[in-house]
Amino acid sequence: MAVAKVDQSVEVLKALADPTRLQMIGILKRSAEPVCICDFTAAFDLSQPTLSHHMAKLRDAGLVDVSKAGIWAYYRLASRLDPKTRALLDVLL
Amino acid sequence: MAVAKVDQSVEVLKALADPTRLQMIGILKRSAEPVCICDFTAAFDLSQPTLSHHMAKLRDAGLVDVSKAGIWAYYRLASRLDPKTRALLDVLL
DNA sequence: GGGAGAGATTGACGTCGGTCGATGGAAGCC
DNA sequence: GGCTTCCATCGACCGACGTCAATCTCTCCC
Repeated sequence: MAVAKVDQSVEVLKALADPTRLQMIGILKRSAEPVCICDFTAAFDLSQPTLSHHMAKLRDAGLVDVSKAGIWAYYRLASRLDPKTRALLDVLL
Repeated sequence: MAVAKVDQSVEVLKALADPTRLQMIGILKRSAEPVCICDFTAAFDLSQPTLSHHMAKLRDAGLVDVSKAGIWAYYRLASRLDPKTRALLDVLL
């Protein structure tokens, strides 16, 4: 396998290899509606900066899309997911 | 999803979220024959203790089996893999 | 027994990652 | 303008991780 492929997979795997982030992705995958950060602060016993940090990691890995509406930031599973990544999420969640 | 399920998935994901380990698993998955550590030291530009350390991580995650024959330690993909984990590897590699 | 080779373990070092408090912006409301 | 709310960013702390050199264990062979 090419090194570039490995690095790309590793980036996604690292993004998912955290309990908080894996559950976040699970919530987003099951939710038909976009979810705002405030919903996560209610669901997890973590500070708002920490959750924002985790969401940024998921965003950097290309796993989630964000849309801002007024005060709120709505997150949802990325619409243009690599087929491999989508298959990965289907297996995991 | 139950927390235990999440933790179990995270353990496997963390084991795979490293370029060296992901390539190691790839080699083992493609190889019909068991592979000894000495083969990996030839394939990777890393020290023997480092590769042994990575293999231990894969072993702790239940991804590989080891059988010792004389001086050599032969590794192969675990025979009793959780279906979910096997599906994960099929997607990744 | 003694030497040699394969692999695991230990100890150390530098870096990365998760967490928090504090701060900084942007949008809405009075 | 001034205040409040939601979210992102910054700075710092601390534990976890990847790596190596050195050492240890075990096996084989002379």
